[in-house]
Amino acid sequence: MYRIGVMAARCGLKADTLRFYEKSGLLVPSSRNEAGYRLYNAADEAKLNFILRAKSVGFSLEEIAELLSIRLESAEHSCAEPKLITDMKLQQVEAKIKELEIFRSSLQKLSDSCCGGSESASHCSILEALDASDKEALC
Amino acid sequence: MYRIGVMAARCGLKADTLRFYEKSGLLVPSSRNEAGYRLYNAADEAKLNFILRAKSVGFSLEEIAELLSIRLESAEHSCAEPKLITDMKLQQVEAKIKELEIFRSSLQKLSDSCCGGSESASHCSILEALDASDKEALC
DNA sequence: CTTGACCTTGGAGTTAGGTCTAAGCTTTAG
DNA sequence: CTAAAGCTTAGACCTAACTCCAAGGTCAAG
Ligand SMILES: [Zn+2]
Ligand SMILES: [Zn+2]
Ligand SMILES: [Zn+2]
Ligand SMILES: [Zn+2]
Repeated sequence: MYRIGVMAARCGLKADTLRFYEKSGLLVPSSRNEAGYRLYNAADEAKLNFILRAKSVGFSLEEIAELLSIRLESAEHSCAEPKLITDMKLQQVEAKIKELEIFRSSLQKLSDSCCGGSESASHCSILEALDASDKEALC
Repeated sequence: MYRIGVMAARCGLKADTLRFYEKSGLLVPSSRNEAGYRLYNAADEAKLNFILRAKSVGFSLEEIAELLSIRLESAEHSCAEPKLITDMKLQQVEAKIKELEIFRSSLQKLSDSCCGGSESASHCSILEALDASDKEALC
């Protein structure tokens, strides 16, 4: 049974973060001592590791809460549910990547067009491209 | 000279957004009428289009403010400045893409491993992978 | 016994980019 | 003339995931 500071240190988090996870319904420590201190056991630590692994693949805390509730009563849920959550997240991530790839290619084009020298920016092609009424230039 | 609603409609924004841009120092309309109504002229609209183009390549409002201040007094700035801002943004975007690509491949692996069927989730390989003390499984 | 580290709570603050509300003018259409 | 639409302001609210603070209780070491 670890107190919050030890538990946090073991997992590389701050105590505040564990309190925040508790308030969010993600991880309620299994017990308290007489003084009201939170006490975390091995199962709590396993659950926290689940949370951290889920975070590391990009799930939001809300999605993790869903996954945890499925895990808790897995017999009453089907395989389709975690898969759906995963596939929806995958789609979001892919959409975001596509958006950022467009940013990247536009930025690369802007950067390439600019000499980057020390002379006046009054002819800078980055500023000109952003000013252009001709929208072709950016995409 | 357009009032705020017309200006917003012309650019596909809400009036609130224009007020927000003004409060942020991005776009202060060139005049007001006797009643205190904001009046935007063609130069204001050009500036707003600069802002929108800069947004469309991924610049934050803060970065756009910098670019605008360079644009305003371009003679006193060098080409190196817009290029530096652009290259820093490019690096941020590339870092974010890399992070999301790791998410994507992990999520794809999770999704592929799960049957997605209607039977019980108690053997679901997504939940198992997130539970695994073996960290290899996720990356 | 006291000092300092650790814990409790509720609640506020952070970032970014808006979005909305309320109370009260102004303008415009019928 | 009147009603509706549009404008003004200050300031609150939104998301996400924390992060920090204050005031006070607990606990271990010296
Ligand atoms: Zn140049
Ligand atoms: Zn340049
Ligand atoms: Zn299955
Ligand atoms: Zn499954």
